[in-house]
Amino acid sequence: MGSTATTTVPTNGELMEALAAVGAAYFQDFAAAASRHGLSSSQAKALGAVQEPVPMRALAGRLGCDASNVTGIVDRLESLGLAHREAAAGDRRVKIVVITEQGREILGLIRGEMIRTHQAIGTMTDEQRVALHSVCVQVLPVLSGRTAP
Amino acid sequence: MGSTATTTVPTNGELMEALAAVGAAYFQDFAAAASRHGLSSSQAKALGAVQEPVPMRALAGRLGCDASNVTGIVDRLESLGLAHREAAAGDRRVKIVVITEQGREILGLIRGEMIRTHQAIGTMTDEQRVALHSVCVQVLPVLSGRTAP
DNA sequence: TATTGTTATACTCTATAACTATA
DNA sequence: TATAGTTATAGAGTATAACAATA
Repeated sequence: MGSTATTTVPTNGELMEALAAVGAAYFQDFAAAASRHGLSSSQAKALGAVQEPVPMRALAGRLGCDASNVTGIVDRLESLGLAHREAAAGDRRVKIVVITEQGREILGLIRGEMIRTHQAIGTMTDEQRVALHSVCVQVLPVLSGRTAP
Repeated sequence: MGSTATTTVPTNGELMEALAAVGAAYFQDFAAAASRHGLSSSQAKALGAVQEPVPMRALAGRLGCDASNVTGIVDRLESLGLAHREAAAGDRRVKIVVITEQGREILGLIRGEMIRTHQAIGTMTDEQRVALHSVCVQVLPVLSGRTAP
């Protein structure tokens, strides 16, 4: 057979199941890499969310959790020397979370050590990479609730 | 030809970032749908993992957590009437978790109410669905550490 | 009055270690 | 001895409500 028509279009359910399995496996790889550096997945996620300085409140938004949680998470990041709080210029109520050099270093290590993810990407052809990336980019605004008006 | 060379192949980093964003958004959609039915994401994940009867120990494996946690999670599922424990035939040490009719119903509702995910899938062409599904299937064994020997 | 960050509280999830009852 | 499930414990994440400082 040539290239046509031997494939069937997956149902929504099949696609969701496949996405869920891949998402879960990706997350486990991430959590395992973070754990090797003594970080919980929430802490590592927060670290990745402060690559540029971010106010506490905005960080809560990025992490999709209540603002009260961020206090504790940043406390622990701060006690590990991976981030610190700075006063904001204009508004004295606001505190801005800034990643430290060490934090940036650890973040890079964690990402580099997601070995299963790297292996998985390694099995893809260039064509598959292009297709996957473009689907992700296309789908993300809808999936995250930022549908363009 | 028409289809060549105008696209650039994404780097591993770009692909990982895109995957992470999609995975996180998918998970939030899942957690939000579960929450609407009074379930935590762990509880909902467990519910999805017992569509067929599963021993406690095996459930821990599926959820990727320690066996001691499963006791509490199944306790709560059981108190909500969504699953129950049964004795195993051959081995009196083993308890098997079985989903109830109500549990199956709630699980179906949760999956149906992942509206952002359904919308996101709705934006895909048939070609994209086929490509995405096949990449997921291809990548999953590597990503989840079950590389064929 | 409204907002930012924090604290207090309560519940869930998590791993480790110790326990029980089976095998 | 080894395994399945539970319990005890402690730490972390989570949301809600109340609070201080600032806007």
